Amino acid sequence: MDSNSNNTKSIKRKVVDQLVEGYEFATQLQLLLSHQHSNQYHIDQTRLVSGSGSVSGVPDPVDELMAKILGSFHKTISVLDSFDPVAVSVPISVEGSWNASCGDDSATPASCNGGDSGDSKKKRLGVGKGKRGCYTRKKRSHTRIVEARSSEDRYAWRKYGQKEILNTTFPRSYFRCTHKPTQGCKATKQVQKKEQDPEMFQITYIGYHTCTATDQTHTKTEPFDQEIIMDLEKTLAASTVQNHVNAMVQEQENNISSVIAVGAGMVKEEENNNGDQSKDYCEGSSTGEDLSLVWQETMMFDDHQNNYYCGEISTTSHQFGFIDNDQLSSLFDSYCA
DNA sequence: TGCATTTGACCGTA
DNA sequence: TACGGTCAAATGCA
Repeated sequence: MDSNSNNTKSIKRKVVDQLVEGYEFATQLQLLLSHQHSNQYHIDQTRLVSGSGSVSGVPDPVDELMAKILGSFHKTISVLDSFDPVAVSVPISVEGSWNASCGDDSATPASCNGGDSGDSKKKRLGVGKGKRGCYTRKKRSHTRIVEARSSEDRYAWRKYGQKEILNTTFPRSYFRCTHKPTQGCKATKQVQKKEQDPEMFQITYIGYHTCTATDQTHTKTEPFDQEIIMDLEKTLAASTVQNHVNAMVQEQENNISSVIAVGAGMVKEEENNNGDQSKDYCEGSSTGEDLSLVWQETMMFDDHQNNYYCGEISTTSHQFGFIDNDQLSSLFDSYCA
C-alpha cells in the first residue's frame, strides 16, 4: 500500500474520530438540554395551555434542533462508513487490531534493527540477536485493571521487566505467564503500586490464560483478593459494571471470569503467530471463545428492558447503550467477518 | 546447575 | 523525540 493511501486513511480516520466525538457531545448536549428544557418548556406550555388554549402537538424546538444536529452527524458518518467501513466504528465498536511490526521472521532484520541507529552510547548487540523489538502492537479487548492489596494471584508469572513510569513514584513491573514458552500462553500482567496508597497495587491483566498448567487448580479468576475493577478510562462506568458484576456473580458462581471490565488496551505482542492480524483478533489471542467471553463480560442482561446492556469501551469514547439479540448477532458477525 | 530476577538496551507509537 | 513495552545478558539464589 502506498503512502498516499495510508495518508488518506489516516486523515479519514481522524475525520471520523472527530465526527464520532461530535456526535457523542451532541448526544450529551441533547440529554442535558432536554433535561433542563423540559422543565422550562413544561412550565411555558402549561402557561400557554392555561392562557390561550391548547398547544398540544407543538414540537419542542430544542429537541427538533438537536435531532437535526444528530441527524447531520449520523448522515456524514454513514457516508464515510459506506466509503470505507473499516475506518468507521460507531456507535458500538470493538477496536480492531493493527500490525505495525516488521512482518514475518524470514524478513530481513534490517527493518527491525536498523530503525534506531542513532544512539551511539548504547551498547550494540551481537550479531544474530537482531530479533528484539520484532513484535506486533495491537489493540486488544482483554484488558482488565484491578486494584488489590497483593499482586499475587493463583497463576504463575515470570517477571520480564521493570520500568520507571513518568510522573509515578513506583516502577511498573511486567510479568508474563510462566507457561508461555511451553504452552504459548499469552497472558501478561503489569503491576504498579498506587501513588496514594502504596499498599495497594494496580494490576493490569492483558489477555487470558490459555495454558493448562497442572498447578492451576482454581477457576480462572484473577486475582483472588481483587477489590476494585476498573475500566481503562472511566471509573464511573466501572462502578456501574461492578454493580452488575456483583449481581451476576451471585447468580453465576460457575466458570465465568470474575474480571469484567474489558477495555481496548493497547499492548505489544511478540511476532509469534503467522496469521494476519484481523484473524488474530477474532481467533488468535482473541479466540472465538475468548470473544464470546468478552461479550459475556461486557453485556449485562437487563431484566427490565429485556435487552443486553452493552458497555462500549474504546480509546476515545465510552458509552453504554442497549442492543437486542439480533443486533448482538449481527455485531458479532461483522467483527469477525 | 538451572531457574528466576534485574537492568540497560532496543523498538514502535504518539 | 519522549515514553512505555519487551528483550536478553548479567546476576542472584537455591
